[in-house]
Amino acid sequence: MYSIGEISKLTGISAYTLRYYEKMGLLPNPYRLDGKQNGIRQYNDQDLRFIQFIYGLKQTGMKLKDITLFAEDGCLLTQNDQQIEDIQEILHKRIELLNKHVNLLEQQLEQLENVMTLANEKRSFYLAMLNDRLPNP
Amino acid sequence: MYSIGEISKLTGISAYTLRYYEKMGLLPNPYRLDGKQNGIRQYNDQDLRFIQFIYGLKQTGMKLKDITLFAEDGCLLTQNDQQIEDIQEILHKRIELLNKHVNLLEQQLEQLENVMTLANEKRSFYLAMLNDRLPNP
DNA sequence: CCTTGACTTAGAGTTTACTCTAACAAATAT
DNA sequence: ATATTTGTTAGAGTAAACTCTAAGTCAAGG
Repeated sequence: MYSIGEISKLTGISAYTLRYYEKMGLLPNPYRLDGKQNGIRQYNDQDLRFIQFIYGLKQTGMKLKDITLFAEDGCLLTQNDQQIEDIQEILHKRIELLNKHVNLLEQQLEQLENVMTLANEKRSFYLAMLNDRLPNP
Repeated sequence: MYSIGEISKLTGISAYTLRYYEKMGLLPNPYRLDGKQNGIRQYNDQDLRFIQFIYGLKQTGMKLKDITLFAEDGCLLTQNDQQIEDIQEILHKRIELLNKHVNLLEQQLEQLENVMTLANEKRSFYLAMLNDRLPNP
């Protein structure tokens, strides 16, 4: 079990931001110490992995507002047909959003490689300039 | 030769932003029509490529302030030893910044692949949930 | 002729995502 | 015992990067 401070250290997200994410609906309400309403937040390893997943989406350009779609737990035991449909809709939306994001990631990968090539070319160019000037013939 | 509007369409950067980048020192002052001080900006293919290079750096997370290091043209014909040293220093800084940025890009690549894996796993998980519920046994 | 797009400076407004403070309570660590 | 960490709400402040408006000029195209 981790406190908010430990999660902060483990993820590199400040405690402010973790509470902010929670308030914004990116992260589900964590369990509290002794089950008290305002008890200290207790995170387990699953929570940690989830936070890291969410943070990865954020770091790769997903908007906070979109990320909220993943926060509510869709794993409730269903009672009636309406609830089943609601959950199916949420799952559909999540899958679609992930598809869209993966497409984006693929574009980013391409661009990243492109920029890397250009950056390396530029560097070679600057290095050549440096070498042309250094020997001072 | 391209006008600012054409460059805007070709790069996807608004004319506002192009002028803003120029003012901020990310982009060198372009040639003007008829050499007039306030003439219309004229960009050639080399300018276009440079703008795309700069934009690539920006898109991959380099700060605008850092990018300014590339704007001043280091290719002036030198007059004295002091100028040679200045240019060498600029070239050194550019190379260092590019090295640093390429390292960042490598990290980003890794993270991107990591997030892509996680996103695909999550998607499979959601798909499985969807399939478990659909047949309704 | 008149719309469209270009130019200027200066500055205001917007968006996103934090980031922190106040002001106070309660629990934990050294 | 005292310092640190955690908790709350509400709201203010910050930073980066745009984004646009004002208010006026200039030049080319249909």
